[in-house]
Amino acid sequence: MKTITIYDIAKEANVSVATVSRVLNDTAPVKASTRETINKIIEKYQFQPNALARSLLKKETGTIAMILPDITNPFFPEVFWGAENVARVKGYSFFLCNTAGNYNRESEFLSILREKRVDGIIFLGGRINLANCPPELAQEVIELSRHVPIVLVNGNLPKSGLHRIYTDEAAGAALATQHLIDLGHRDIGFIGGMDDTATTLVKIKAARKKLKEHGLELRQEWLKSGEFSVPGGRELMNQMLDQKHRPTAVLCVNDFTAIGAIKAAAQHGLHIPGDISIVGFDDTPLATAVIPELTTVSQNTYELGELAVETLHQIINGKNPKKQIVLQPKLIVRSSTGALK
Amino acid sequence: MKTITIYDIAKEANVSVATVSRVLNDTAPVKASTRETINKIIEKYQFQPNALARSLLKKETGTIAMILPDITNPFFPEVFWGAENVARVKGYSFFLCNTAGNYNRESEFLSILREKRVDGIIFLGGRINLANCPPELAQEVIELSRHVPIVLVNGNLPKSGLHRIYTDEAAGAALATQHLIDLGHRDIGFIGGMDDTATTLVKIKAARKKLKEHGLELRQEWLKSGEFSVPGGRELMNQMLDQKHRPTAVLCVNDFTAIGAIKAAAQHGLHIPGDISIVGFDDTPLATAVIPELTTVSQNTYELGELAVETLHQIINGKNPKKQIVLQPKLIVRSSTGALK
DNA sequence: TTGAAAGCGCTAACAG
DNA sequence: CTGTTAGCGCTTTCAA
Repeated sequence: MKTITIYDIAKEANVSVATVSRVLNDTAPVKASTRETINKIIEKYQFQPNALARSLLKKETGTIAMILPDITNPFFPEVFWGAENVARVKGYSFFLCNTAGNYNRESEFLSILREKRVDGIIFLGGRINLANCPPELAQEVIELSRHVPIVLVNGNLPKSGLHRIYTDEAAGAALATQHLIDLGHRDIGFIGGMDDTATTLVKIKAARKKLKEHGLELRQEWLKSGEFSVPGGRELMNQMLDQKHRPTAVLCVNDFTAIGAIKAAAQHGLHIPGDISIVGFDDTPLATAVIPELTTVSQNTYELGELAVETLHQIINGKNPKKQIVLQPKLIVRSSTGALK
Repeated sequence: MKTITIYDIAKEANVSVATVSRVLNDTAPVKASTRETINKIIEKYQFQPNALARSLLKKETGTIAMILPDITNPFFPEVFWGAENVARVKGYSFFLCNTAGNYNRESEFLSILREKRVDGIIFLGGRINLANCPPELAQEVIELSRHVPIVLVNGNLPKSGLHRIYTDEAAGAALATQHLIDLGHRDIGFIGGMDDTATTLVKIKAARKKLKEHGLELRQEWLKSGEFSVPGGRELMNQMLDQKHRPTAVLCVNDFTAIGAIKAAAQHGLHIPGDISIVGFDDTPLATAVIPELTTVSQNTYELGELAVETLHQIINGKNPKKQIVLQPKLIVRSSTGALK
């Protein structure tokens, strides 16, 4: 089936392609009658202009990409959702690139996206969340950012000068810690997260600081890092509970691990929050799906996505948006935490 | 910053663009020495060919799109994940189009995707899941499928002749029903799902049939349809439990509603599965995140995505893949169901 | 092994 | 108000 072009339309309407282009884009006055005939023919053939040709010329594709580590972690769909909603009204479509936290794959995507001439890139997780990102990996992103606008969400690349949107995770962890202290807890542990990721380290540091303010400490044997997943959380919590001395409350790196922790505690015959309090992080939809519902820290996930696109859009249009936007998290108290008995 | 092209490379290497193109694509023999100089220059400028220009010529973009109703429902990321994994090795990138179940938005996306000349489209939810899809909506998809390959996942468009990959949901519902009957339940209810969607109706019908085989019936007052969400499930379960006569077991249209149902039951002081058994559908990651873990029906979600891309890829390459692939669901027994006391 | 040249489908001066 | 024409950056005959 021959795909029809602007030339076919022009010929049938006895006009030049320029005129057809004009009615297509409403970019210059066209006599009403000719416009009408043209439109009729367009309609008749259900003609749709080839966006590739247009993009080639205009040097813009109306496409942006989101690179993220794991679309099955409910945190990310939420960000995507926020981003897509504002992108759509601005006329962008979305490439979604799922990296599985694999740096090679990130590199591949970066390269493909450049070839495909996306108008901008939103980068989450992976290398930008490393406490110490290897220079080559960082350089690759910085290099690319000279060709296509990039904004980093909840991450950073030292000295890159890239635009960033992020949650103040330290503040969030402090909030959660304070909450537990207020409930009377003095023996507080921390679970989950790989110990080379910024998101983990920042939280631990903030918790430690807050504890110190109250003359408490984060004991080494109550600090368990590992994965970000439900099984990971369960595993770590099991380790925690198999010790002679147990904490009375546990901070978790995210909701996934918190849920794992809840399950492990339940298996140990512990009642939550009667015997042990548990706090999550992110306030994903999971938080209200468990029983007991999770006390957790909300990241304004949706807004993170919105702001990322907003910022990207401004850069694309030559504006100069703020280099950094930091969102303040909120503590959401539900039923997984309670006063120390 | 001037973006550099194949011409710049050619000039600097004192060759024609054709030669550069040849080394770029390894499409014809090039003298080793010239190849080397060219590669060196490419390297030097970090040159990457413009995919738009290539696509315009070759009439293929290496891009496929997934249209789905709700990326925050964990069922869909799982499908996406499966699809993307096989797409990536075949050299495709992915547009993700989130429609929020809005038919207008579906139409918009359809139109945009055609303009952008995607190589194929995977369609989930929305209009293809309607028990009675309005002809205009169906026609639009059928029309488009003459220009770009489309495969429908877990849905259908009557008389469209489109390729389909789907789970045998009726079989799944029968499995779940049989399971409850085997546990001794005779008073079985059904919760959730809009009553104009095929996915809901098919399950209800299958449950009813299975019950009938055992001389049982699905009582009208134990059949509650509404939404697919957690709050929806909770609301419907509340209605269910506020009645004088309660069922001893409840089938849910998906995991979301099942979780809502569990929460409602817990609020009513009911123990699960001691007082009431609950079965979900889809086996999303949520199923193992709740306590008690959900007995549910697995859809092989990941495989659904893989097969969709596989099929699309074949169509794109002029092969003739099977028109329909149906996957058999599996019952996953966990802790939310138990024998009737 | 290489180059010249003709497009792919569209937009945007420029000229009328 | 409308047409001519020169590209956008690449691939691919066809000749050499």
